[in-house]
Amino acid sequence: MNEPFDLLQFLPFRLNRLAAEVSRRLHEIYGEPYGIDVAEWRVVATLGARGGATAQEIVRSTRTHKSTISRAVSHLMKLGWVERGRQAKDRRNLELQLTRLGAKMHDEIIPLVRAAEKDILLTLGKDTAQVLSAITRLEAALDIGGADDR
Amino acid sequence: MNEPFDLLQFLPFRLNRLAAEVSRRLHEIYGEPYGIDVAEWRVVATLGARGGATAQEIVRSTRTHKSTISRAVSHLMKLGWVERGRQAKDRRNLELQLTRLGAKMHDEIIPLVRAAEKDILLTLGKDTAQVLSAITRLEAALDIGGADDR
DNA sequence: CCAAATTAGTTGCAAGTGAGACTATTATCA
DNA sequence: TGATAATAGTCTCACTTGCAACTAATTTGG
Repeated sequence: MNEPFDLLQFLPFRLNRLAAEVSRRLHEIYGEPYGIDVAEWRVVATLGARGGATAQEIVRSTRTHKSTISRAVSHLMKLGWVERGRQAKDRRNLELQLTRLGAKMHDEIIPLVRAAEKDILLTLGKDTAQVLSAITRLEAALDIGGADDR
Repeated sequence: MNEPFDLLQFLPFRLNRLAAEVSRRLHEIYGEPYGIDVAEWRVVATLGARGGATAQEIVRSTRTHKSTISRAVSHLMKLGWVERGRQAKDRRNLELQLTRLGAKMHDEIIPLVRAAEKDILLTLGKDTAQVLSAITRLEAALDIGGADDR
C-alpha cells in the first residue's frame, strides 16, 4: 500500500555517495602525490589561509576530532610542513604555522583543488547559485553553519 | 596575488561536512534504537525494496565494499532479520531475504527515515527540483550514476 | 591564595573498515 | 574432458578513528 522505498533515490544516501566520491577524487590530488590524508590537508589549508592557528581553532573550524587533528599536526611536523610558533602567554595554546616547505606545498596544491572544485561548479551550471544557497540553508538547518570557530 | 583560499567555502569540504551530518542524524534513527549501522541499514533497505537479493547485488547497488556487506549480512542473520533463501542453481549466489522480523523492523524504520528526508526536502524548498537535477548531473559526471547493478 | 573546574593537547584502547588472500563453485575453451 | 579463468563470499591483517582517560596549564570562586 505504501509506495515502495528506493534506497538509490533516497537523498541522504545519494548525498553520502556523492560526498564520498568527491572526497575520493580530491584525495587523488593531494594524497598519493604528497602523502597526506584529508585531516592533514585540512590543517594545511587552514594554516595557509590564516597564516597560523592553534590546533583548537582548526578543530572548531573544520569540525574534525581533536585527536585526529593532533595526529595530523604531528605527522605534518615530521614531514617538515608545519612548526610550532613561539608560545603565546597561554602555554596550552600551541600556535601552529606552515614552514617554508609547507607553504610551498600549500601553494602547489591549492590550484589543483581549485580546478577540481571548478569542475563541480561547471557541472552545476546555471543552477549553481540555487544549489549553493540551498547548501547554505541546509547547513543552517543542520546547525553546522559556515560559522567560524566560536 | 591569488585570492585567498577559504576551506570553509570550499565546496567539497562543505559537501563532505553536510553528508556527514545528515548521515549522523539518520544513524540516530536506526542506530541507537535498533542496533544496526549504516551498512546494515543499506542491506535491510535493499532487501526490503527488492524482496531479495544476493550480497553481490547489494554491493553493486550501494557501492559498499563486499567485506563490509558480508559482515553486515552476518550480523543481521544473528539478529534474525535476514535469512538465506534456498540456493539457486549457482551455489555461489546466496539469495538473501528479510525474515518476518526483518520485514517488521524494515516497515518500522522506513517511515522514520522518510520523515528525516522530508525535513531536508523542506529546507530545499522551491529549489528542490534544481538541486535534485544538479545532483543527478553530478552523479553522472562522477560516474556514480543512479544506475542499478550491472 | 588555594582548591576545584576548565581548557589544550596527547595517547592508549577498542571498534570498524578496506585491501587482498583464500575457499568454493561455476564458466570457458582448447 | 580437463586446465584455466572468473565469480561469490569469507576471513585475516593492517590501518584509521573516535572515545575517554590523562597531563599540563590556566581560570574561577571561596
